[in-house]
Amino acid sequence: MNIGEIARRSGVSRSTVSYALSGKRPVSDTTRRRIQAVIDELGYRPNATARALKEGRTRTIGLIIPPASQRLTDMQLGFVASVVDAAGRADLDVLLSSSGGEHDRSFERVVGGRRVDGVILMEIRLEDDRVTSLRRAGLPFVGIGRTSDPEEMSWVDIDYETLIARCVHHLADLGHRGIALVDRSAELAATGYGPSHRAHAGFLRAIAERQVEGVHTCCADDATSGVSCVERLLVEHPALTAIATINEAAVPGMYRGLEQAGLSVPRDFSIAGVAGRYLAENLHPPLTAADVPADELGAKAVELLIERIADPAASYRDLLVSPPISLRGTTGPARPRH
Amino acid sequence: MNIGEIARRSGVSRSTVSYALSGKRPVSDTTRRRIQAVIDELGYRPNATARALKEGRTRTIGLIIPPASQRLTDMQLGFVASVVDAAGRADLDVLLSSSGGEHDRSFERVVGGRRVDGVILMEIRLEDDRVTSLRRAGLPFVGIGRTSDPEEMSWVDIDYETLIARCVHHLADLGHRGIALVDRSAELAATGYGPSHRAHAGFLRAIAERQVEGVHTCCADDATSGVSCVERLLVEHPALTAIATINEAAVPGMYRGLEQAGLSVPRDFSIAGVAGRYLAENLHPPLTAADVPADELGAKAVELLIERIADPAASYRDLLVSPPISLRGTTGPARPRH
DNA sequence: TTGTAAGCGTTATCAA
DNA sequence: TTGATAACGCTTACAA
Repeated sequence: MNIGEIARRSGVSRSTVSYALSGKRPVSDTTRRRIQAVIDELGYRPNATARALKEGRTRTIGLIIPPASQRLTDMQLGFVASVVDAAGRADLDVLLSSSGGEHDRSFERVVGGRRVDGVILMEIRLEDDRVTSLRRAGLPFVGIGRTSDPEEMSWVDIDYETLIARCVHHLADLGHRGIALVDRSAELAATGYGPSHRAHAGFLRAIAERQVEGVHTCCADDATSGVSCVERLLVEHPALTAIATINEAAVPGMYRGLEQAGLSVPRDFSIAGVAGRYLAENLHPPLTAADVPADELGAKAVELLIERIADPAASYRDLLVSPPISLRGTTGPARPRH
Repeated sequence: MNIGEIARRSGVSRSTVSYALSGKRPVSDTTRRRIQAVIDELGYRPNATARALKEGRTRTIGLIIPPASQRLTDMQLGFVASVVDAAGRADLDVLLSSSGGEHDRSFERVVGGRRVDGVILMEIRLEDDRVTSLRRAGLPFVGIGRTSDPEEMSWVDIDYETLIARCVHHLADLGHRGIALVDRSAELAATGYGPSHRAHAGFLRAIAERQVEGVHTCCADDATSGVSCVERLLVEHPALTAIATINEAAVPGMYRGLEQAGLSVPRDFSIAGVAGRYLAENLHPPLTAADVPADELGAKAVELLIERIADPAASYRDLLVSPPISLRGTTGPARPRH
């Protein structure tokens, strides 16, 4: 079932069928109707592959996620959902690909084979091989996150540096004098993960400004690690009364760790962080946090990518969000622990 | 940058380059090396679209998820992750598409345009229009879930009927005489969602066998609804002391609702259900549940799809899992309320 | 061992 | 208003 078959059955040429479909050339009403009747009868739909070859574009974008084996965080899931959604609204399909470790074949296939018109990259490192690949391939891309030379790409990002500093200030305002930063995993931080580095920078700046005791620690992206992380912090730092965090996946574990230590939130211990709104609202208790608008960021990433695809020579654009901290009740006045 | 350019620069014909790459015809060592040198120098990779057009297959599978706007449940996320993973291992890419409501354009594009070699369908209804579309299009597909005529398709599924019956028996064994089934959302159940219907059937059967009081209720897929659902149940059914559920997303809310009612789990109230293992283990307290092996099911779905693509005339295959219930401590001996 | 050429299903240019 | 035809980049049957 192809355009030739439709042409034959309607007694016209293939080009006429094509034009009847695209409307790029006038077609008489009678022939158009005849053609449409045949199309409806046979349920013909143009072959996307052939069209892509001819037009030189696939109408597909690639979305590069972290290795799928490790669970996506709530925020990452929010990005995926909003990208798929926004792409769909623009009649673009989304090719999902993971990268990292043994998944690099997939990335290579998608990028090298030009299966997509452009790419959205998640979980970018300060120095990121994938960015290098994409530049070399001349494929338009947009980062959810940015490298250390952010002027040379389009991106959307969260201003972790500012947000974590704000969390510290908020906690210091409440009288806290011992504050921990619970970071993402040590592997991420070690491989130059931007949010880790920038959050750390903001943390150092703020604790210096407020002259509070600050301790920085990494924690894997899951609840269990959150528990042990808190256990360790409580033992090693008796003066600690608050946590600022960018590790949303570990927060439920932190709650549990504190509870097991007999500490009540926010009476005995405060937590503030950066998290997807959905998660922050649905945690128990709801988390005082800068609510990352994953929807907006994902949609913006698609918008920027469409722009770059349309005009690869256009100047780069970006969006850095620093949403306000929503007070939800996990932060309160400091109270010394014994 | 195409195969012709490589051929020109290596002083051979295009077919020789193609054969050097595919190995489907012997190529002398010297020419092969010359070609490879040019390829390496220019970083050439064959265009996937052209290859797809020529070969008549895209090396891509479609994964149809529920509308992305509504949050994926933990189990659904597990399916997506394992499908992407398994497809990657088979050198297949995954085109993500949502269906339902305004997303049907996307489904139509993917299926009608033959952008994929086959499709994996999630959240199937007993009567499902998408299945009809796929059959009409003659596109291989596999369901994660099955319709009311499961003999006519390949699928993997969870035996909710058996599993919920087992939950009821387990609870009845513990002395519970008032047991509620907390189902997925009313919309899903109303539109003929298989798991809802089959779980309900298993529930009715088991409560009849054990002569306990059973109450069935639907609940939206989120924690907040879980809270209000439990509140309502407790008020309306004073004899209720246990819940069996297939609604994993609502479980955290159920915990909270019980806590707010002053009931402790499992001392005062028991919960057992069907849930993804990851979630069951990470809930607090960990949920006694039949652990759905999302990894295995996703991988199997990909395997069955590859099989159908290779031989569309082969007989259908399926996999129905009924994993054992893992006791984790949310079920205990019945104790009358008040 | 290598080259020539047809063809996959479209779109778009050039003619009529 | 419509048709014939080249072209997109690749694979492969057929020749040499």
